[in-house]
Amino acid sequence: MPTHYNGTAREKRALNAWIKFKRAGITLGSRIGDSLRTFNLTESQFAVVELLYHLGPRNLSEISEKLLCTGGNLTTVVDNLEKQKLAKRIPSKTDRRQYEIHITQKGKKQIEKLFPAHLRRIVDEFSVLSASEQEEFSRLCKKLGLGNTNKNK
Amino acid sequence: MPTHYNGTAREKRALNAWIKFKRAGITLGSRIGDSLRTFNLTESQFAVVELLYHLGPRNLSEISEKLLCTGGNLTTVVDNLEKQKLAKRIPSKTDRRQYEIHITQKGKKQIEKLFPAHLRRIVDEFSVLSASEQEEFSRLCKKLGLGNTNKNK
DNA sequence: TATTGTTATACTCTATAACTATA
DNA sequence: TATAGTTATAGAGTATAACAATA
Repeated sequence: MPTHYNGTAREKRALNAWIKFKRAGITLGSRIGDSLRTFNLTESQFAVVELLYHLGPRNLSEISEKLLCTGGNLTTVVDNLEKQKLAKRIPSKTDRRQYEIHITQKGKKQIEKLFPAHLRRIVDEFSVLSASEQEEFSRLCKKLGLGNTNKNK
Repeated sequence: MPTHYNGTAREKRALNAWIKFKRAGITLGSRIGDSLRTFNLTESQFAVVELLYHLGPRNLSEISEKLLCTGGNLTTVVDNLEKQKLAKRIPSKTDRRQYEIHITQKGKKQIEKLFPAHLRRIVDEFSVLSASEQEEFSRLCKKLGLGNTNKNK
C-alpha cells in the first residue's frame, strides 16, 4: 500500500518506512504465529513461557518489563498459562508480596517440542535476506526501538 | 533481550533479527498508537478510516484484503466506526450484496485534525535513522513481508 | 508511603462456522 | 453454486482504577 500522501520527502520517507514496517509485522507475525497456534499457544503466552524457559523464574514485574505489557494484563496471561499447566506461581520466600513464575515440566516439554519448528519457521522467513541484510535489519530495528531517548525532545 | 539460544550462526542471526523486529514493533506501535488513542481511535479503526480517506470508498472485501484481516472481523471494526459516526455503509447500486464503506464528514475532519500530529510522531520516531537507512529499512521490510513466495518450499 | 499483584470493569480485536441474501 | 457480508460464539488481549497485603 503506497502512502498516497503528498508531504515533504522527509515525511514520505518516514511514512513509507512505517507502513512497510507495520505490514511486514502483520504478515510475518501471522505466518510465525500460526506455527504457535498449532500448539494451542497465543503469541503472548508463548512469549512468557519462552522467557521463563530461557531466563528462568521471574516475578510478574520483571516479566511485564521485559515483554512491555501492563501488570493487570500479565495476570490474565499467566492465569491462562496456569490453566494449561504450562506455568505456575510460587510465593516468594523473601518478599511475601511477590510470586515467582516458574515454567512447569509440561511447559518445558512444550517448548522443547515447539521451539525447533518455531525457529525453523523464523530462519525460513528471514532467509529472503542475506546474512548481512539480517544484521543490518537487526541494527536498524534496535535503533528504532530504543528511540531518541537521549534527544530530550 | 538477547536470544539466550545456542544454535547455529544462521539460527542466531534470524532469531535475533526476529526478536529485535518484534520489540521495535511493540515499542514503536505503542508510542505511535498513543497519539491515536487521544483521538479515541484504535489502530484498527484508524487504519480503516485512513484508508478510506486516502483511497476513497471501498467495500469490505477490499478493505479486509488491504488490511490483512478477516471479514467477520472487519464487520466489528466498521460497526464501531459507525457508532462513532466516522464511517458509514452505503448499499452498492450495482451489486445488492455489497456495501461501500464511506468516510463521513466527521471522519474526514477527524483525520485532518489527527493526521499531521500522527505524521509528526512517525517522522520523529524514524529520525533516529538517516534518510538512506530509512530507505534501506523500507526495502528490507518489504522483502520480508513479501516472503519467499516464489521459492515454493 | 510505596510496591506487588489481583480484581473489577469494560472494550476491542480475533477467528470460525453457520447463515442470509444476492449473483 | 459461488460470493458479500452478518451473526453467533467464544476466547484472548488490553488498559485503567481501585484494592489488599506487605515492605
